[in-house]
Amino acid sequence: MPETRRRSAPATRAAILEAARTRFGAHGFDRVRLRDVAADVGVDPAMVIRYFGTKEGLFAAAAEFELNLPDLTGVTADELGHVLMPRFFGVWEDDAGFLSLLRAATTSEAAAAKMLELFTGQVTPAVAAVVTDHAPERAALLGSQILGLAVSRYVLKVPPLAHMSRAELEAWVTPVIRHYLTDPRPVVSG
Amino acid sequence: MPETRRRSAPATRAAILEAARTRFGAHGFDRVRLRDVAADVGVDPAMVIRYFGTKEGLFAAAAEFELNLPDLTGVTADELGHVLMPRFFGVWEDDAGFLSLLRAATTSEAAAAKMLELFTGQVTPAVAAVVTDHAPERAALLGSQILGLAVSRYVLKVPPLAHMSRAELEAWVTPVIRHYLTDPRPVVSG
DNA sequence: GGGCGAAGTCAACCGTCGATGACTTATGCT
DNA sequence: AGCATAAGTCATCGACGGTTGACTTCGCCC
Repeated sequence: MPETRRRSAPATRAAILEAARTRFGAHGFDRVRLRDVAADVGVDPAMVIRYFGTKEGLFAAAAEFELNLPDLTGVTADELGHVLMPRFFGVWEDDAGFLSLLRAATTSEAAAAKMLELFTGQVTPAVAAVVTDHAPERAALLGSQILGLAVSRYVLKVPPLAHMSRAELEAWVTPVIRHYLTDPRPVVSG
Repeated sequence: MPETRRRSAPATRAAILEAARTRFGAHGFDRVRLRDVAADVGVDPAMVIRYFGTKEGLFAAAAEFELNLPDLTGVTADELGHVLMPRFFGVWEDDAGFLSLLRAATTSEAAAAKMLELFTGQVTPAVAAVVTDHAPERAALLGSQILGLAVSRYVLKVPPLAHMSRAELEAWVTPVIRHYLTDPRPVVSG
């Protein structure tokens, strides 16, 4: 009698999801094999299909998450960086789902659309709380800097950024956040 | 007698490369089939292998290119944005090779390494011409903003950024470039 | 104008991988 | 105990796609 203790369905489902998040986060959608995810959990590949239907279904479940941006109401211009940056680090370092989505978004229309939803559904509303005009533009510009940092630090691992302390990165980026969120819209000639 | 005019080898090779750049730029490495590239050129898939050996070989050839950053020597802090941003637009809008590389870099170690080379081999040296200290950090931070803009505008197509005029984008980003390149390194507590 | 080498085609192989469906085993209930 | 059901396995299918090698056709040069 081999020691094959049998789990509950929700437990297995959760374990598969967890393994999928990690794999997708590390290698993107196309490079991940269902067989690998199943092996991580110690389960037959058929189980993955059983619980998530298709590989796309698994990915969709793995890429589901919340940014949980802090409420910016009443935050002063100078505090913005210190309020936002810790959340930035948390999102990218603790939740592999976000990395998965970023990796997939460069290749898949569906993932790109999901990423867009984050902008319009979560970033823009959060930004709107401290901003008086052009919230979508400001949110998009801020988002572009954040996304660029994530790509550079967590995907490409550009040495100076990958090794930089959180505090130093925050210090460099804070003025940029303030600029995008609080400076008046620049005058464009022409 | 069918109209099957036969090209020279270099011409065919070049046509394949061109088609590959476009496909890779649009869909990334994994989603592109050699058969599609060959079909674009009106040629048998075997030709692609004949000229480039493997799919990786084709990609490597397609992702080869130069940033051709302008010489920043003597450029004043306020002019930096106006000197750099046109080059930014040129690189991303005219050369599909760069988009290919970006798309692939989120998924492939080899492509990521190639992207890193661009930072150390081309961005950092260019930046070093106008900077007095911490050139690698400054180059990486600047690069992160540029990369983020490219991802947002050309890959995700975040609406406000995708539609924004070059002039307006330049106006928004110029202060950020100046900050990263010319502001003193911020003081980090702790 | 005949033959040689380059340009190009064709068919097929072979590994990979997502998906399927029938089968087996454990668990919980009465 | 015994059975119904959920949990899990197993073998396999079928499509896809990179790669190969043998074959065919064009263009050129003597």
